[in-house]
Amino acid sequence: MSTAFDKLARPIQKWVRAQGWREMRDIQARATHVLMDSDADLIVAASTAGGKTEAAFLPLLSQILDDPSGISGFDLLYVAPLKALITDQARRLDDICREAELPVIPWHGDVPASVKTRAIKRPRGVLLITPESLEALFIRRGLELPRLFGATRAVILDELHSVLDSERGIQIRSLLARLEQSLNRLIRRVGLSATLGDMELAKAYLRPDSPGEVREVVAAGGGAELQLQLRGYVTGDNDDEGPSATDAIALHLFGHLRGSDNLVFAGARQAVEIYSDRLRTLCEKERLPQEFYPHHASLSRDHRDFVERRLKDGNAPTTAICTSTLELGIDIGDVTCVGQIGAPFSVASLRQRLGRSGRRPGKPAILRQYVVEAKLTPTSNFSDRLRLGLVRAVAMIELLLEGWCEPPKRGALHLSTLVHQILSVIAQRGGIHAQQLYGMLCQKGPFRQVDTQPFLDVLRALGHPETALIEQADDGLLLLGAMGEKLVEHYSFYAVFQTPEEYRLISGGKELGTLPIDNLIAPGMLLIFSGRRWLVLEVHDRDRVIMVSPAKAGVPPLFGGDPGNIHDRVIERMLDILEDQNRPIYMDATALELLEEARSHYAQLQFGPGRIAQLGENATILATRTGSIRTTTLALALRAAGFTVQTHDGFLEVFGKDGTPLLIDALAALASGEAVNLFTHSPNLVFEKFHPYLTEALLQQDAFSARLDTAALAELSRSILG
DNA sequence: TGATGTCGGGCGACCG
Repeated sequence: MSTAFDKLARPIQKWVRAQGWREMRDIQARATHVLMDSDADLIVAASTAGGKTEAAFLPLLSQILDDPSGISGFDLLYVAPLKALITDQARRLDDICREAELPVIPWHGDVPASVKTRAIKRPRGVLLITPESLEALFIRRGLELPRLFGATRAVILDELHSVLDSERGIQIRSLLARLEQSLNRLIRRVGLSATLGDMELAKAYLRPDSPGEVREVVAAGGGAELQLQLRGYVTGDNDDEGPSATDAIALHLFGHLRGSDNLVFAGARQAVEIYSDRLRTLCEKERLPQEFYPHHASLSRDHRDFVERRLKDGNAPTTAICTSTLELGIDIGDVTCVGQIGAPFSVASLRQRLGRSGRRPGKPAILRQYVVEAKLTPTSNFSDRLRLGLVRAVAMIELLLEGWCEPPKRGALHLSTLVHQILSVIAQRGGIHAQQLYGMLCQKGPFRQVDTQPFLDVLRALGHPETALIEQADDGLLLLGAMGEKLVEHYSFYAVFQTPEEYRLISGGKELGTLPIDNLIAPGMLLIFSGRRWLVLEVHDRDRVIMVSPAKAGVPPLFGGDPGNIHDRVIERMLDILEDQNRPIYMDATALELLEEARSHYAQLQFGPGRIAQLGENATILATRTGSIRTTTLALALRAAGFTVQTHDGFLEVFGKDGTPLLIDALAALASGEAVNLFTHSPNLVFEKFHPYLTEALLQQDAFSARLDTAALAELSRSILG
């Protein structure tokens, strides 16, 4: 059998030799065999910097060189969710493609129009594009798609794991399905991904019609040794001497991370600001050069570029205190250690974060997990007593060590994104019949969960005279309505996700970043932002601008954010941890003490064979043993029955009122499958960009499909009753 | 209500 290297085209072999590689990496060799010997779709899963890009491109480019199509159009299409990733990859591919004399065209909002015009005139080579820019191509050049993509051999989807479950993932899949339909043929799909929670689901996402035929190349696991510590801290110790929990963590970070490159994930932007401020102050006090910098999405591009460059250069030691901004595949080089403050929200993201460290041979990956718990008082809530943050951190670490991570959820209707794609198709083609549209998006596209009836309901909602997004001509053709035209015309249409309104923060003519408008800001106020302290000078509401100047003190602003979902498996593990007696060796003394406290309080609750515990006179605790979706569903059902309910990780705290039935009776009714209206208290159902155009009934269906699980309600109630 | 975050963009007018 010939080796993978032998299979590559001459110019590509030449490039490989020029790299001085002794041999191709295992995943590259395996991907080469699959891609050169078959026309199967493929998923390549490996950690960041695992050589995935080359694994896909070396063989795909070889095929193009060995067998030029002679047809017009881009030879390869690469779709990535970040502009920075496209810029990075364009640079790497440029090098390979120079040898092959194929153009590489990065295409996103910051790419000059001249580059785009040239590429459109004579489309060939590799097109690297964001989903939004691809959407714009469909809308603005819908009729030219065959000319632009007639020659396209394959589409490479980078960071597949990050879009599997999301609005943007559905958008990408819809665009690809539409492209294939307009070309009247399939285009091979190659997904590049970090470790996946469920390969079979990922295959179904990549190629819904034949997931069984999608091949996979997965990097051998293991690799770096993992060094792990979980440190516990108690806050609210005002009477005691010594630093607060925040200061203590900042001190520990300062002492252990100084002098090397590190990432510290603080969970929320406000926390990033607080820790950056503390660490900056520590550097100043010790008269040491600054090496701790904040990094999150509200900070200016300039500042973020500066931090990323410092990390990548490796010249001066740099620690970024960050949110998930530094989680995805932008290349920032290897870091010594990854810090995580507070329990993460998913094992998948914890794994992705950890993958940033220990990439050099012989170097361990280091995770420093910090958890802050409240100081207990006689009136402390049971959730504080159960130390749910700490227990969640332990559960996540154990699941990480076992190699598990969350699979994507399936079955969501994605009605907001459906609205977007309906408008996009109509704009692309000028008009379309309802039946054809349904076939395109729901039968052949990604909206397969949407039946004819809800689809017609969506069309009706969009065609309602007050909405006027679409209208129907006499011959039945669907056209854009007045509002629809306006919406699609503006560049804000291309993204499928919602963006909040923000102020721009300016100091001395330089933009520091943005603040959500729901912060109440007035002149004279003090702010912490970008890790520094500011005095608010002027607020211009109309232009959404805040002018500031440096100050000596400040408070961190509020940033928004929607809570995400914790997976069932994580909650199950949390309960197991509360019920067993293991003392993980990676926990420090305080963390172990907190864990013992949690266990003894859990034992005191005396859950019986069922999972009900009485707390005081009228509060009842239910252990749901399920994640956010099912726990929230049960909470809504009990609220509908008149109870006051607070939700926690895997627990509900239920209070009866005059006139409410016995909780046991209410649970028994649910267990018997009795119907319940979860929306009696009309909770907010508008979460996504195009939700405001839908009816209440459609919004409820969308919520049922993605955020709630009514089917599990009866079984969950039964198991709680025991 | 107990709680995060991230991501994207076309065109034409104007100026040198």
